[in-house]
Amino acid sequence: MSKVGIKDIAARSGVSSATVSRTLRNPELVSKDTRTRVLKAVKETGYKPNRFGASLRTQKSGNVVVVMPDITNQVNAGIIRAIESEAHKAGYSVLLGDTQNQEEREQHYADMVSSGQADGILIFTPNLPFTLQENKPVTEQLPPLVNSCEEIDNEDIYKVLIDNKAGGRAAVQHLLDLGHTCIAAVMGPKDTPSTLERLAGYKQALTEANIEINKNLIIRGDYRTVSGIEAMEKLLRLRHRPTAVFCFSDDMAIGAMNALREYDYRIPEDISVIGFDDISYAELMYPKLTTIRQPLEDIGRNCMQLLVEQLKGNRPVQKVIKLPFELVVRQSTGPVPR
Amino acid sequence: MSKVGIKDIAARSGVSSATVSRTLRNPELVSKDTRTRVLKAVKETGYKPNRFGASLRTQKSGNVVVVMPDITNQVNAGIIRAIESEAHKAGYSVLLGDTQNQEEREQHYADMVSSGQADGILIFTPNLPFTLQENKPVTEQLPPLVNSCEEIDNEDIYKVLIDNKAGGRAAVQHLLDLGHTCIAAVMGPKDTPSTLERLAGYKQALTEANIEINKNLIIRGDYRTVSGIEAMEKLLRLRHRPTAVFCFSDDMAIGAMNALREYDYRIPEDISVIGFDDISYAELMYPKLTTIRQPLEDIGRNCMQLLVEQLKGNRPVQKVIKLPFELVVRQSTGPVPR
DNA sequence: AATAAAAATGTAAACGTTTTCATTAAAATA
DNA sequence: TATTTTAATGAAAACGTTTACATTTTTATT
Repeated sequence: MSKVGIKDIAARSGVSSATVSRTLRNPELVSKDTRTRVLKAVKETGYKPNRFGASLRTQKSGNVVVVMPDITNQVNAGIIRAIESEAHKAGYSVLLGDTQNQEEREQHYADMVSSGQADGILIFTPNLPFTLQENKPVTEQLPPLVNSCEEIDNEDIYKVLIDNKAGGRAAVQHLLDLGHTCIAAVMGPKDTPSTLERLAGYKQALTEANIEINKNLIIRGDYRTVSGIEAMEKLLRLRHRPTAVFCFSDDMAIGAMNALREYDYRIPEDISVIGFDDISYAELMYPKLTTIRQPLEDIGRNCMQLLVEQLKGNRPVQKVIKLPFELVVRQSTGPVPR
Repeated sequence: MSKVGIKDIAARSGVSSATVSRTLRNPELVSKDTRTRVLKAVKETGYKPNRFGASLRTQKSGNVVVVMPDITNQVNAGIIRAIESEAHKAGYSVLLGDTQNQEEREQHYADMVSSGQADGILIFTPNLPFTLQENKPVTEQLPPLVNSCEEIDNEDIYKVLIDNKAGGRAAVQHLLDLGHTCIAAVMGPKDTPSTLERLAGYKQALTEANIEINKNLIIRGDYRTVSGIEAMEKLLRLRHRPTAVFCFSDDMAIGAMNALREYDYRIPEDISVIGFDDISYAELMYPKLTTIRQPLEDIGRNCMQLLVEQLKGNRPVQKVIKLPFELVVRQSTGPVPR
């Protein structure tokens, strides 16, 4: 590892450190002659400006931090890719914080902003890892910040969301349209906003169709595959089995389908399954999974764009960007049996 | 955003900034009395030490950067999760660099080490984004670094690998054992070390079984699903269709299976498919995918541990850690037809 | 009670940049 | 040629910490 600093370059090329800095940051301020001389020295030595020195002076890190519960999740992975790409365009690097659902880590990554290690933050969990004082306006107390996917309970922060309630309703409506009346729901993790919203949509659709809500048909999951398997097993034990299952994530839907196959049920002839997300594997399943598509790419892009606006010092008036979901009908749902 | 610095805390609690720093970094050096006083001030103000100030002084960032071609890939995602977890244990934060296969980005993330923004680097691409001088020993010129998955062509750097050649051979041997003799291969991206190794294993197994290599049965892919679909379509057009296909990634195998289903082939009755990786979706497919398992968790953990050793200033003598793969036989492979 | 040893704290330098302001060199104008 | 304007450069301060060293306070030892 080289320990060459700006002064070495300055000495090597016979100029002051100020000129070296200018050559690198604002080349137009430096004569062509010295510029080539300095760049030559830089190239020869492999000099890379120390970020801490620079950042300490400028108070800018050039980083944004993304706080997500789990990167292995295809939904999150899809979003992060768009974020990365957009950040890169804007000249920012992405620090990726996988919290693994631990609050301590969430805090840790938030601290990166407080400590100046990142200039802004994207939060995909429902908690705001900053303490707010009552007497001051929220916007003044927070760093550039955008919240998405799991809505934080605060009206003043920037958000990119889809209408989870309407999405849940659309999923159930699709099943109702196929003639189903005994429709189960496999929820996500307890108390997460997205799950509560989707559940509300589920209930609304049923209520509108004059179907009574049956608690036995509502199972708690955690968005992951195994919980889908377990939920399905529970449902199959019921005296009045559902003819259709709405899983609040594709991963759980995939788990549910595997459970059904395990016990020799046919999909969708015996039981229909609908998911939520439209991850890339959804259409690679057999049968191909019917689902509610979240525009992952759009979500990521909009998040980053909204953050970049704030990083530029602007305060966009529109606090919330709502993106459209889409019902994608494939093969895992069909008419009610008999 | 608070602009409170160490001096403010010092003033607020009636001590010097040195004592504040000690309270935070080495509490045992400070009397209980002042400690509580300082911590109170810290809590009240929400003070977070500025990382740049600290890092500038200590020359340590507490970060490691991970350079990967694509996070959405389940293999990479699985590895990164283990890395994250292990890094956290060792007190490091992970900067995640998704290069999207662009060399420029690779360089960008490598520069984070050169510029001090990260203390070490994990590289999952086959390129070394540092220029080496011939006359000096390699180890002295590189930062703490570990390479994995795609082997860099340099004997002196630390690596965590699996035996891709043996893995490829094992996959084909499994098919041979089932009686197949007409076995296709769907390769990964051109010239990547992992693909070349797996191909060598494929050829070795066939040669050992006295089966001639048939160029028509070797198709180029890129590890992604669509390339698996396309490859399978090409293979199905051949006059002498293969009875088994070895895909160098699970994603391609999944694509291949979808193509087969599209054209009404039965798996494995008509054509067997074997993958490589054992991503979580492999066993959720129908039929469940037979594959060569990479120990993703182990890879990630070992990478980070090897890096942490270097970060501690040690130079482990063992340069290469080889981890075992495992043949996981499921339902997508079966005896040769007829 | 006097001294030595240990603990707690403070002073100030150092880390590597960027940037304001001042200065010098070059070009344009009279 | 003398003067003004512009371009190029340098000197030095500032960013917010940590830590070596010096100093003061407390505790232990004689």
